[in-house]
Amino acid sequence: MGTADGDSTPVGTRKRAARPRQGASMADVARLAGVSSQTVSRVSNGFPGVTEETRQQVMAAMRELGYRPNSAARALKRGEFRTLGVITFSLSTMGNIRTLEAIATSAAQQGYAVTLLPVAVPTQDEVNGAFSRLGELAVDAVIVIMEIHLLDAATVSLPPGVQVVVADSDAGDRYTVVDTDQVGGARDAVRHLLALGHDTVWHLAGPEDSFAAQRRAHAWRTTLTEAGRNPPPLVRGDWSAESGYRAGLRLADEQDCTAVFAANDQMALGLLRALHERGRKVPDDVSVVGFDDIAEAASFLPPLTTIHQDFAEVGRLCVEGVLSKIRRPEHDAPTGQGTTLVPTRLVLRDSTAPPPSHR
Amino acid sequence: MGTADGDSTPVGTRKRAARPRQGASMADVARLAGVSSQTVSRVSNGFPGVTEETRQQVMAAMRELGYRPNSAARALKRGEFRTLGVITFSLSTMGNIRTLEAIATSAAQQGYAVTLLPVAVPTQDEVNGAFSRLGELAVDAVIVIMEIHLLDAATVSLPPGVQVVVADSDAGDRYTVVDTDQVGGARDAVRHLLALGHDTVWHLAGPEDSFAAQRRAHAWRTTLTEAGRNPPPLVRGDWSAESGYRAGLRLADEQDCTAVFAANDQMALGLLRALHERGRKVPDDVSVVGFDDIAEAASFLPPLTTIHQDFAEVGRLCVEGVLSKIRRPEHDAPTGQGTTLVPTRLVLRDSTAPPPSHR
DNA sequence: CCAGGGCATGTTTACGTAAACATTGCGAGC
DNA sequence: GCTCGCAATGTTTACGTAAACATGCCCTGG
Repeated sequence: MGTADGDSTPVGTRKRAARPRQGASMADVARLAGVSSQTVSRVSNGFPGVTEETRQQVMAAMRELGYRPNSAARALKRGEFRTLGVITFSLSTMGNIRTLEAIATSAAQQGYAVTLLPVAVPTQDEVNGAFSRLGELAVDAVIVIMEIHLLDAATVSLPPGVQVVVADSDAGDRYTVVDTDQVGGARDAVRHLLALGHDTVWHLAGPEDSFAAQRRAHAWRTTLTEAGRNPPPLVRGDWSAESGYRAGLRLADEQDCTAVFAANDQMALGLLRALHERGRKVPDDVSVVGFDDIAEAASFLPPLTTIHQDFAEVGRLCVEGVLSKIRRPEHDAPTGQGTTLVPTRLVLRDSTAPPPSHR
Repeated sequence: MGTADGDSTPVGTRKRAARPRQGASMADVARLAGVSSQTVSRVSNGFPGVTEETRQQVMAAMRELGYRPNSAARALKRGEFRTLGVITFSLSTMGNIRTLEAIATSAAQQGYAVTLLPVAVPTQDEVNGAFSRLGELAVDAVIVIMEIHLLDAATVSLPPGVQVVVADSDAGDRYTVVDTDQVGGARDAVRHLLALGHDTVWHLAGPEDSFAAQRRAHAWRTTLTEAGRNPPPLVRGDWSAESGYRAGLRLADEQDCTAVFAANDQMALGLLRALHERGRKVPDDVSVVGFDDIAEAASFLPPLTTIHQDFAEVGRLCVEGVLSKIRRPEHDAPTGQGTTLVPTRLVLRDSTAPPPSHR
């Protein structure tokens, strides 16, 4: 070296022209402030051992250059991204959205960002794709909001060393799971209707391939049987209000149907419409209980009695769970397991009443 | 050096024990496959100039070690994160959610991940906080889904060099904005009701501090005036079904009110309930038009005529806009501006009919 | 009055990757 | 038969940060 003329400054500027990269680096700030880059680092991270005067100088230099730390370099050095990945299906269901929101909020409080991995179509291929993309993603851990059966075959491609918590699913034997207490909620709904004097309770279930729907339906059946009642035939919907409407048209013709437990509020909404159209009054002729307690449920016609889910708590626990996994290096050996249940709450409104025979 | 005994292998393992870092690095793969790390890099990125045989060996080594590329190092080297940041308020409104979903999907198609920056409370402080956190975030560009007035004072802390697209707002003079054609939608709603024969149209508006609400209200007033009608007093809600209900109780007492344009579907839902309770039939006595076309709107009592918003398109355009900004280095000089409007569509259902006087 | 102990700051190095440049080896053309 | 050229692979280096270690200085205590 030394043959060419330039030797001190041009190095930093030569190639920089080709790529007008976003910002100033620590070295730039250090140069302007007349300190070493390490001092800039200390200021940037709020470490002690820096004079107030020096700190001010560095801060001024940062402002002048519009310095923002390069998080790639930071992550590379620290070995963590401070980011959580969330894999979810299209955000079509209110529950997923509310859970996601709670996750994002909790994560932010812990200084973590949340990266979304949407899976457009819930096919096995898509899920696998998401998981392999995840492999290259800058995340420290993953929260999956997804029915477990779609997760199964994807397990293989789950990179080792990536901690996972699953929400809204079962399979607590293989993953750490956080979920609403589906069984308790369904039981409360059915018992409430029985306590009002109804002989039995019909069930408008969610789609067959949903474990949440399965568990609600199962708890409905069990609760009835335990109470010595005969479970009527199960009516199947697909979570949508439209499917609730179609089911409702059928239920309206069942003259001995005085109480319906709908597996979610949307289907309950459609059900209410169908019953109204067929002239069956709610709650005078038929009582209806929903599940979820979406914001609009209080404004249905009539306001819907429903099972409140605490999505915020589910989200919070997901974050807590996944972070504790990260922080304990090898505390829980394989993947960690166990299910944490979040309790539900029966919200009484105007869609339930004693059956006609009791008045 | 050379004084201590170990010199070749222990280097890689010594400190590693303290931090059981997640995975194997390129060097590890290279060692196992008996090639250089550069060759591993070539395989990893699908570059040419590698024998099929070598490629297979490397792939095998990758699988064996469970290698996943370190995206921090990759981002550091490449100078980009392939990630978009999305700043949004609590995901309470359906519109934001659907937009976010579309953004995530579009971004994924372009090979970009999406990082969520939730702002819990829409105060100026919180927004500023989000923007400064954003400064340290691993994102190449930002999409803001937010009312613009909250963005104003935050501008200062927006790091230079970070491209921004704003959805669901105005201020196309300062930012690149993608938004639903609020004016066109509101006009269509009002004109539809006038065409049915109503003398005038009442408006159940959204909160005062929402520009979307403002524009819908303004367009409502303008359309009425242009048609030579007298705009009735404006009724104010807050987007919630509950506020729609309260407003509806008041509107039900206005005997000359035969047509209402609600600024969103949730408020329309509450309105329907209030009108029903007061014995005013929809659409026979009062016609109602909503805005948004949420999934449940078709299941309201009666099914709601409403203005459909194409949130998917809004999201798609946001991603497209922000990516084109990134890719054109300094094509659009300052911040870029201009508003892209996404058209709406009137969806006819059963909540509108000619006024009683016409039958 | 000088040694020793902090404290403020500087220097070196490594994180994992990929661009740029360097080096092999082998086949074709003269 | 020898060289030129290209294809396959290896080596060096830099990206921006922060831990670990090194330095210099001032102040205190014997």
